[in-house]
Amino acid sequence: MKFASSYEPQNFETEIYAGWEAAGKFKAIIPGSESKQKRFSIVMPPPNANGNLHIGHGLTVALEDSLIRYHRLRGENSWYIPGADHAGFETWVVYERALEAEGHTRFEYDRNELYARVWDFVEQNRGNMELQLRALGASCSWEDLTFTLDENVVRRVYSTFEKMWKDGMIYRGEKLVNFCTKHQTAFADIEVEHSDDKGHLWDIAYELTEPVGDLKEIIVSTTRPETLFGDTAVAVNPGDTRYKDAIGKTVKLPLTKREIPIVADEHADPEYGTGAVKITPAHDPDDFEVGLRHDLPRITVIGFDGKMLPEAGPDYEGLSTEECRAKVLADLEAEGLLRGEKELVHSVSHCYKCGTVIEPLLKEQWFIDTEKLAKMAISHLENDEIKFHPENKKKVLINYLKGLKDWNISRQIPWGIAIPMFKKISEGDGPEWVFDTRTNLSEIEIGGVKYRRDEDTFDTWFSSSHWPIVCTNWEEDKPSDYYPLNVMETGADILFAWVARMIMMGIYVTGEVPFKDVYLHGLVLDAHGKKMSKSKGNVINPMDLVSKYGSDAFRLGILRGRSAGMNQAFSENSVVSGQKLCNKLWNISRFIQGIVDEEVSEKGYSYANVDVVLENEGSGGVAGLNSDHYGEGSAIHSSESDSINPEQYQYTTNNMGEDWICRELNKCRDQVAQNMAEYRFAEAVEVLYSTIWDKYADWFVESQKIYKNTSLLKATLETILTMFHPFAPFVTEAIWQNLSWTDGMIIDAKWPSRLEYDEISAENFERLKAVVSEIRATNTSLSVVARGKKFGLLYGDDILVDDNTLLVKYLSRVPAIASTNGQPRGLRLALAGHELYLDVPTDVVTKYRDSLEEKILAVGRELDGLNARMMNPAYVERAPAELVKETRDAISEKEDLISRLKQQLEVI
RNA sequence: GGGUGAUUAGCUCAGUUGGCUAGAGCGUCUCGUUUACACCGAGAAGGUCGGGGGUUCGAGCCCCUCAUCACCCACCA
Repeated sequence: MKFASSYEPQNFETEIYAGWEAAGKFKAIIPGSESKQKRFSIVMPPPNANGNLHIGHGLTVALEDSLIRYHRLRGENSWYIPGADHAGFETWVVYERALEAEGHTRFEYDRNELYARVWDFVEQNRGNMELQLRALGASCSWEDLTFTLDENVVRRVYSTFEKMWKDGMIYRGEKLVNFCTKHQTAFADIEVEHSDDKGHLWDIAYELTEPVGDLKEIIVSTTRPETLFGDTAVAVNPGDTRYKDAIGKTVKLPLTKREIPIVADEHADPEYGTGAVKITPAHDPDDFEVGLRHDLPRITVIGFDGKMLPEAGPDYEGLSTEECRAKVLADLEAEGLLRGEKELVHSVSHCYKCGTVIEPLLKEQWFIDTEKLAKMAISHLENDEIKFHPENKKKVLINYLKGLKDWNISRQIPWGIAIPMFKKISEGDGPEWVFDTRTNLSEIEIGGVKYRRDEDTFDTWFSSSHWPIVCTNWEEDKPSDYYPLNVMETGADILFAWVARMIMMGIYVTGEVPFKDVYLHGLVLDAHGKKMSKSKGNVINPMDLVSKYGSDAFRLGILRGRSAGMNQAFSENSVVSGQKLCNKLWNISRFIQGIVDEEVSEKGYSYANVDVVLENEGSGGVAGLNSDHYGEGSAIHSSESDSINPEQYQYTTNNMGEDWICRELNKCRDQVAQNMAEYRFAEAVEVLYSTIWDKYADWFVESQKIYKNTSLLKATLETILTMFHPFAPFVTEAIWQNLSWTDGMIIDAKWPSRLEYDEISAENFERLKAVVSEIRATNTSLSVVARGKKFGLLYGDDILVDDNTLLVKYLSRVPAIASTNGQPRGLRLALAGHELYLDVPTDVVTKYRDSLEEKILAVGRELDGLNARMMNPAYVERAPAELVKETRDAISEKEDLISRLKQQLEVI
């Protein structure tokens, strides 16, 4: 036997994975003639090519790989497409830091050079992430790995961009963008982090050019006095009587004496402060809107470097915003125009990477008009073309799409896909901007007119919104058989950023939604339910857990207790529990292999259980016979093929326990299948856990120590290994390859068939279990009064026990078992429908009196509850008849039990 | 301000269309060398299912309400 005697995943996981990969087990068969129903496709949300996997990736792989392996077992053409993300901004930040560490800056190189340098940088680091995916067991088709900067991705992105350009959905606009002055790039609204910061609110007096009645000045409040140089109006609410007559007049802007108008706009809230607000269209998103409504000029006073521009005046030019603010306040104070200061807490935008306060700045950018895209997406969503898990996310998404703003797709980062737009730089006839894919050139010439490429790159979400399209190799003239994907599995946190955009883009490009199901997982929180973050130091590295407990244990652990869309704490205990289950399965398998080996080496020898077989005769109507020959009444079965598994197991069931385990494995199989269909991963694992441990190991394998049935042991073990394989791929494969009678690899096994069994016999075993449990429990509680002693079992008129004495004796661990021969004695067990006694001396029974009384009381309480229910006429009348009958039966059973227990008390 | 979710055992969580005594893992306690497994076996303790109200024969589940926590979106001059 080559089976290692202990379960040590570290010894085989790498080798097992290499075996799968070498044998080409992850490749999908491109169907061609196959129908779409028989395929299953899923893409991996591409991890950062430059980084390491974090715990969220661990969860992603556990979920996706379980799915793909399950569907592979179901006989579907399964394609799990891996990816790697150039992660534009993320990687850029890391690279720029490395550059700075070497004493260089980005400004020393031109864009093309920088791009090439980052490419090399990423190449160097790229292997880590892929090794880690392998360690997690991801059975993805490596040869189909898509990198977000691959030629086909760029080609597809350009083609979509061109289509949008022609459709008039792309425009160049000067808008306020969220600009990080440290990273020198703009962000999308969703990429900006908001936090409540302490700040100040200053009241500043703006003098009216001409007094209006008693009104000589208007006081405005601001948190950003340094922007006043960019003010182009003061707004008041049209309904505000205080300023009614001032509307249309002008005020003198402090420190500059420039005159700006007073406009009426709903934006001004009469309840807030003085009801008047300064308008700075170039530096505030709301003011920008006000500016549009009143056709106000936009004066930019802060530069992209965060320093004041000449527009702020010679005294302030070149100051940082903070310095400028201090000087403005001091100067206003000196002029007596500063009228108040108070502290307040307000929400401030920050760069999610460096925390720098985001400066809203005017910038010419490429925008996508999202109106049409959002509308189409909403209609497909409302048409229920995509099923969401959890369901409520669909509503959340539609809500988001309804309020979607235009999408700024320009980024000022060299690391990314160049925007294929060129601006006219020479005289001649030609449009101001032309679309051209020759982005390797910075200048091109068309019809004698020179154009220069826009230096910006695309927002990564623009390219990754094409993910399902590019990964499945979808083309206009040749749509992919794997598109739309069966499932999109990703984090709920990128529902808006990614999922929404994939849906819009998928529909826009292909006319079809990009996936049929969306499964969104929540965040993996630390053990105390807190978000993991480097600054808190509570980050858990999945690779540490894999090396400590094994990959299977990690996968089982992270799936346990997790449901769609929920942020949930990570508990290492669950990983421990997964490891224990793998260990259990390992040992079950070793034990069964031992029995098989024994049979082979001692051929002809029939396990000395001939006498057992005789004793077992007639139990549950199934005669027990060993495998050499079948007598009448022995049930010969083959597993029933329900079209998945063409091969059938040949086995017989010779006793109740065997029928019972077949029934339980069928149940397990159906429940796992249903849970997988509903994406209830944790419950699928739960069912397998209790089936393998509580049923298979604790009852079936134990009972096989008395009656051995190698054909059934083999069939059931294979069934279990196969069902468990999607969740614990390594250990099931290792066992499979260690077993002497199995061929090939479990990765391409077939989902198990139903096992045939005898229902009455299976039900009898359930009763036997109850008997054995009661014997064990009573003996244990007796040991309190009788110091660790165990008592024998006596059975009276009890067919079930009479027919299975050896099994009952072994399972219940009683030292002896015998018939009462019509002479009851000892302690009667509290089991309705059975006449069983523990052979306990009278003095011990007497000492046990208290426990007995307690038991009577407990049963009495249950009986009271049941009786109360029956006393309610409405219950009898309205509850289903079946339920009422059950209650009635339970009552008579409990009454019977109580009377017997009371009899016993009287005897004492 | 708008939205979403959560609140069940000491901890982390299940509990599907309302229906027998509300479950699991880990932890705790008692006992235990039995043909695999001490990463084990047997048994046990531990819950007024966040509070209140309602619907129903029957509510952890449905409805209303309050409380607490978390997250998302918008806004905050």
